[in-house]
Amino acid sequence: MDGPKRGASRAATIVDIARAAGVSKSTVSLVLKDSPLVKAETRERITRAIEQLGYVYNRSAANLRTARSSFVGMVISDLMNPFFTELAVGIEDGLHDLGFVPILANTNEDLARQSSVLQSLLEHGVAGIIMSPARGTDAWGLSQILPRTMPMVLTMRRVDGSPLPYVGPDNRTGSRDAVAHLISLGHSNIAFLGGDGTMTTQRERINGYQDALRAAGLPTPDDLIFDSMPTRVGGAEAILAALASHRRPTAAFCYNDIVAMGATRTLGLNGVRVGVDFAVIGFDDIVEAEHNAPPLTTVNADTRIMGARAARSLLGVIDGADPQTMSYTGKTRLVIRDSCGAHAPANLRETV
Amino acid sequence: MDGPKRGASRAATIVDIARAAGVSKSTVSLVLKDSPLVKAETRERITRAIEQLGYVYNRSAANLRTARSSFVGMVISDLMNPFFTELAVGIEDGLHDLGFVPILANTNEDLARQSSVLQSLLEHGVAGIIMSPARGTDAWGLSQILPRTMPMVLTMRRVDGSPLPYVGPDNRTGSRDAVAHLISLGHSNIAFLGGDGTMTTQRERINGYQDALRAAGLPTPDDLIFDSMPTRVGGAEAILAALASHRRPTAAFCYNDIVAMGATRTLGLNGVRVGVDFAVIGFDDIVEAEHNAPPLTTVNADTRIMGARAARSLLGVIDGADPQTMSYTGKTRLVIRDSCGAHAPANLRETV
DNA sequence: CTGAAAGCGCTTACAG
DNA sequence: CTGAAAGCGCTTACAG
Repeated sequence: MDGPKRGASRAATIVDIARAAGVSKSTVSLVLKDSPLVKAETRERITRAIEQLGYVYNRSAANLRTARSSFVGMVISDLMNPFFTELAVGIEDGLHDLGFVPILANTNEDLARQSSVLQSLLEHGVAGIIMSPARGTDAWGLSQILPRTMPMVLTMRRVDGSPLPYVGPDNRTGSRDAVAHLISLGHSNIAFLGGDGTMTTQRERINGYQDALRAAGLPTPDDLIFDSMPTRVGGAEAILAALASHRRPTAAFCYNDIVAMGATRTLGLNGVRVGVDFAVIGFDDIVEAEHNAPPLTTVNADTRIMGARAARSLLGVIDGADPQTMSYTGKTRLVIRDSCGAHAPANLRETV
Repeated sequence: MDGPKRGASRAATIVDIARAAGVSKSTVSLVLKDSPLVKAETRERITRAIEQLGYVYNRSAANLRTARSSFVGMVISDLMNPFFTELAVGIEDGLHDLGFVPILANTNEDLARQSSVLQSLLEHGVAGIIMSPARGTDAWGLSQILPRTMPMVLTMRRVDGSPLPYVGPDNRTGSRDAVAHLISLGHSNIAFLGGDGTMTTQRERINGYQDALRAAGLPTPDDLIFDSMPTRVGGAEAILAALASHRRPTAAFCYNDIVAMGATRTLGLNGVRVGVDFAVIGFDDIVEAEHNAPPLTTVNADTRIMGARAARSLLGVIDGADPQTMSYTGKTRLVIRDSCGAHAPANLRETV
């Protein structure tokens, strides 16, 4: 034989199997779900018929009947960002292990698109939704689209005022540790680069940045914060602004690795030796970070595991757990490589 | 009001709407599909009921009835590779525009996982499948899993002996152009780095590489081909092997950009100035390529557009077009940046 | 212009 | 251990 359902005009259904095996479709349904009720010999006959007819189970029909669904919506704000790619891979993996199947939607930071895919996900009967909200998502708008009963978890970005469970890293502590490290290296004039105030994540990371500064008795002037798009280009622009500013920082803690990579490249292009003349730290530890020139010191947030974690939280609320208890904040750890200058000879560092 | 289906114990259905509007469910169904048959006043009443009850259309039920599906399987061999991420984004976008919704499966080059997700996709009733096959996929195995009637298109990688339509770039011509460029720069001792013979794509790219060599009257020794994993690490290993070999090439054409980036980094670490002492060209033009140090000369294949193109091809075969006619080979173009040395001063290039 | 009826492919009590 | 019946939420001829 060379493949299922050869030449058949239409796909075999449970009743075709029943007829072929000389039983009722109820019995076929039982063997499909491995019920111990059916006699071995009958089961055998049915299994053979299934093989022979190349039967494939219609899960949608079953779902309709049982009012269950094995679909989960996975709404990603910017899949092209390696950070979110890794998150998506983690979610897909976690969902797969839990017997769910992800419907992917890349909103590309577009709120209109986000609304439309959310609506589409509802119509397609997903059991729940995992979403990294697009920039500017607001709690009220979300509640307008989604039935209150729709299980949902937010990941990597919070939505102000939303009661939905959130899974993500401890941005504040991670940032504090990174900036404390910069301070321990002798820096006191440290810029924050990238993102903008509409992103809850930026606010959290800035809080951590200021925590470290204050803990060291250093000032926290607002004009050391340089907003930008959270992209390579944004990083380039932000570092240029920082360099041109009257404060002339000697180090920068960046909103994320992409921004840090844009900044290090621009620094290099301008003859500034990153890790020697200037220190840079990123956030996320995307796979590219260690291949950056120079390799990037950054805050690892176990993005992939976090994705799988989000899948498990969603499953929890699908199974009726109190959403309030399904939030999860992941630990972070600073990964020291070359861009912060910790490995540079002390005499060189003196010149900073 | 603050959101659909507030407090409702179960979701409203078409019959709830019918009851609320005082019509039959047939009529409700008609307005749902914008039929011109129903009287304006009736439609109005029904629309209002839909609003009020926060009704959401159950597309799965409709699909069951009409034997149609708006799901498409998107099976990706390695989502973490930026090249495939870009492909996935293109596919998702194309599918979205065509009214389909992608179910994502990342096989991670694992054949067992690929078989299992393919089976799962069937059970979930997808209308078709777009797949970049995992390494080692064979035509016969595929035909065992998939009904002959399942619409499917292969993308970016062919499967030997499979009659399925294929959408991807013109690997051979793209490679020929790249290597011809290296030759025009004065190189005659050019290595091919990365991939292995189980990948149809590698064979195609090697063919193009040899085409260019032959066209210039140059030899095409097999020991200038250095197989490796198609990853950064693979690129590092391959370039080391090339450098250690008795042929000592002065330039390398790489299987893809990731390999090229691994190679350029290793070269740099060993004090070889890429674009000056040694020329490197990649393939794919992933977004990171232009941010590489030095910026990578590479073959652009319009990956994103190719993804959207694959979506359209799939829709063609779903709509009954002859699969034979749905293949598509995309044009490529060489993007010259710094890693090939074309921009290096001629006197420096002399030293190669 | 609108309604009654049948049916898509399953599952699930309920009988026997 | 197995079968008959009802029903999940829709659509689609077919009447009227």
